[in-house]
Amino acid sequence: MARATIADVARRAGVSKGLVSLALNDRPGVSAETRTRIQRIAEDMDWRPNPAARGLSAGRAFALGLVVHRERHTVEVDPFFASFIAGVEEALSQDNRVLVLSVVTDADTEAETYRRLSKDRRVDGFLLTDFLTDDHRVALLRELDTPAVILGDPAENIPFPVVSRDYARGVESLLAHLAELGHRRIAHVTGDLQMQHASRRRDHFLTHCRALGLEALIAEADFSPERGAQATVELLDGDHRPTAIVYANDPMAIAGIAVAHERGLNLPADLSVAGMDGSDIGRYTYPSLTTLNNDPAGWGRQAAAVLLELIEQGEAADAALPGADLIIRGSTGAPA
Amino acid sequence: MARATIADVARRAGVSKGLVSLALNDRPGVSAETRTRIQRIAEDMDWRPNPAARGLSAGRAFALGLVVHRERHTVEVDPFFASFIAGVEEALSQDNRVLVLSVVTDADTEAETYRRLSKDRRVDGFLLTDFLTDDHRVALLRELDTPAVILGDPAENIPFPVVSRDYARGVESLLAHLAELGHRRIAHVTGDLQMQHASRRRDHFLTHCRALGLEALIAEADFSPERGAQATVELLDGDHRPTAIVYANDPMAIAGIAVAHERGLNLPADLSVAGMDGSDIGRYTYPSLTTLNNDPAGWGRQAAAVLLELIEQGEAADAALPGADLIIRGSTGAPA
DNA sequence: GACGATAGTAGAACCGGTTTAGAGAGTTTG
DNA sequence: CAAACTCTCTAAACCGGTTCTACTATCGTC
Repeated sequence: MARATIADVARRAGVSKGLVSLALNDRPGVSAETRTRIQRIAEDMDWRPNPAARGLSAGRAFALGLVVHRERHTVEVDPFFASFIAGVEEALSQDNRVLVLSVVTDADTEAETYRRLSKDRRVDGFLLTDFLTDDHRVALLRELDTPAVILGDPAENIPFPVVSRDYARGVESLLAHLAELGHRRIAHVTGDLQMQHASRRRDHFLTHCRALGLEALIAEADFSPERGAQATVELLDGDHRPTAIVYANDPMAIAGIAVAHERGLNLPADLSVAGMDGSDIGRYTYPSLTTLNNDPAGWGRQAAAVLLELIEQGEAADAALPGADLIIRGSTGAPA
Repeated sequence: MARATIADVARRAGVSKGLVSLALNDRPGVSAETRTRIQRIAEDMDWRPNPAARGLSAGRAFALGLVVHRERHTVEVDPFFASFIAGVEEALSQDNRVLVLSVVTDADTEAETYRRLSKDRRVDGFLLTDFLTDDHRVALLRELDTPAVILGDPAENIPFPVVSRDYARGVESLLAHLAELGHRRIAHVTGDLQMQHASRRRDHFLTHCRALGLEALIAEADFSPERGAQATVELLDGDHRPTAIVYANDPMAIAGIAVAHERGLNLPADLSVAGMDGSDIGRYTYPSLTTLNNDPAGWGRQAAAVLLELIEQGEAADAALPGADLIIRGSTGAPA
């Protein structure tokens, strides 16, 4: 049951450990004949390198790290991560690597976790989600001299590769769709504006409202359904009540729909609503939720691929995912 | 920047590596004086054991594994895992251990992942969620001779410790609540009945309906909002339309609410609805969702603690979490 | 004062890989 | 034909811990 070691393979092949290592890692210095013989024997014995041994020798962990920072009450509501991780997995498992996941609920623990995982060599690099406009993790990871890849679209010049998706076009089609339906005053409920994708989405919203000649309202929230609901109340109570609300993510949109229902509004006639996450649960709300598609698994695959390249090659180019486009469902319609 | 090794500490203390190891692991054979001196020096040098080295020597990984199996289209909608993992984290980080997470979308990959993580010694044990009534993972992990802890309440005798939560009482209070409101015919939309907690919840439902003299209907689904919606349609179209529907989880309940709204039903007057997950998003639906509290973080903390004990001590007792109790919100009321 | 017991410590082996120096055989070169 | 060079391979060191064996000093005992 115990796995065969490289010494077992060497013994069986009648050669030294070192030669087996060279043969199995496709390194020069082994005759073609011996190499295939060793490879055949290794396969036959179901040999697989022990990651701890290899890691000790190479100073690598063969693992990627993902540290998710969520406030305690916000932890559960994010539909992004499961699919994202499934995507990461696809890029990882073929290479016998592994994902180390940590969920932390405060900033100190977050920094401590990055430190620990990096210094203990538990991971070779990090996937940085929820990137902040001025993200302290950049300095931290430079100090730790640890590779990372950023998910988002940072304004500044960042010393790590970036994986991004264009939302400008998606937001534009969403607003064009609303304008075409006859909406003239549209609100946006933002995510946590410290987060770079939240402020980007707000900027896209404002830019394209202006371009389309729409009146734009902004209500600040933080991606949580609680704040989303609260922002919705404010908008519906305000003097300039919008006929449509675009939420920075789907959970807030769902909470917004609930607020509207509570007031007896008829959706979408009295109020159109849209999200920006493309989440599956949005198919099953009432009305079903117009949103942008986001393909979290695609994010995961691509981010992991870039990070692996950075770790292996020492450098990696930025990558752009296909732009998010519009998913029209039942929650948007002509205003009454 | 490079971390101090045990040899550095030994040199600085003027003793041998071995003695440092004994001193820092609180093992006998070191004089009290020398021990504190070494400990002080180690702390001073910010020494921390290298997990790869320790793992290689001890044959352990100092990591726990969690393999989540979800169909591709169901991946995202589970509010359980993020909080669960946050709970696991609490039990782990103090001990400098780590969680290795894998999300897989088919059964073959699932088995392969357990094999790989175990044989490569990437983890020391597994947390088994979504336990099936006749779960193939039990045999697999016995074959691999790998510790595991089961989340659920299996009927059979299982060679692994079990962490369970009592839902019987919660289901009973939920049904009593509905009965008191005047409901007489109540339906249950089940989860995937292969899963042990799904069949348990159905059994509790049937038992307590009988005890309370309620007419019980069962509609089979699989925890996905899609099937939850479909089951709701069937129930509402059926000859014996219930006045209340209890869903095996919250996402299905949310989808059920949407179906009811779509038909112009007034909730809760025309139909009462309840979930069983205690999810936060249920606060922000319309109407807000009556449900059972589930405390996923508590599950995580406890399961990790039991698994660590099993790994350390070679055995661990079952653990029972506090029973789930009723959270009454707006989606249940007296039938019209 | 010789003896054994015991505490405290050094040193080496080991875990399972990778890497490097160098040995031996065969081939080219001046 | 000897020197230089290639090619293939072995042996040993190394990564950073843990653990086992054996040695030395100290102590108590008769």
